[in-house]
Amino acid sequence: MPELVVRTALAETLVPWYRAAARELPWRAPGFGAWGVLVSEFMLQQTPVSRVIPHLEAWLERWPTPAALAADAPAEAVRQWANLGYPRRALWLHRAAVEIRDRHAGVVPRDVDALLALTGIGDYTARAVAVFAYGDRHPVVDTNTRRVIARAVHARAQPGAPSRRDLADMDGLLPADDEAAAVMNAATMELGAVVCTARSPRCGECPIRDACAWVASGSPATPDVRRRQARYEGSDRQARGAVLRALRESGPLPQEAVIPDWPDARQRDRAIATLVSDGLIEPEDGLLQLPRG
DNA sequence: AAGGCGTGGTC
DNA sequence: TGACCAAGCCT
Repeated sequence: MPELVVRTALAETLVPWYRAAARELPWRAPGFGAWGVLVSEFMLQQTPVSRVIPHLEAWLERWPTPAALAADAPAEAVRQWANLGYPRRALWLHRAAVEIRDRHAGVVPRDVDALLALTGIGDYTARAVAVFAYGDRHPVVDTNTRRVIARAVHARAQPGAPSRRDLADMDGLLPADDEAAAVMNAATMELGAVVCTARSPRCGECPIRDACAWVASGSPATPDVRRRQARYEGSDRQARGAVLRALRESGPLPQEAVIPDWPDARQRDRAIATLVSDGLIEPEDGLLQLPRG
């Protein structure tokens, strides 16, 4: 029963390791606040910790509350987002701030279903906020957690395709106590981030190595179902990124003056059209600009 | 439900 | 060098 072995190891070995070795990250500071946690989780969606930290601090200095962000135009959020990537997260974070102001009196909700109803918040982010900001007991499952469970419990080198089963897996590993469960969620993510990594896991430094089903079975290669990322060079995504960068840095521009030297004019026009459709840019008096809201 | 969606660092 | 990877979400 690898689950019981792993559960015991998480409680007795992983959590003490985490208490001693956890990185000091801004959102782990006592009293960081639910808004700060929520903003950090938006930024951390597919973006590394090291790139997020400076942007997070600037963001919270400018907009210390959801209402402060909601009072500005979405254009300001997209511009402040700068080069963090996936700029629709900036748009969605702004929308979520408006929804928090209008539906929750400006207070980040604590209830998972209320969080899930906010724009840009899914299974991971909703539970991360409920657990790390409010201390409630929920399974928090991100890519790190999925990898740790795949190896330690299921003896696989890599996780399978994401599924609701992941939440049940993690829930079964958590202790009953709210506070202890929150720490275990964080510790599991930390282990996946710094030890049980995707490419070269540091099994020699792993606090739960003795309980790991994958190590016990000889660390075999197993079927890999991960999605391959499409090539970026020459892609529509690259064109969209170039368009948005130009509008962020040079203000409103005529369509023909946005990335005028782009090698593929049809791709440029397609990028502009999909950005408009996504609400990331808008045409106004013959000029393209960031959304004024 | 499979694919689209940025950007930069690493090996 | 190019492919992989990074605290996902939406349609």
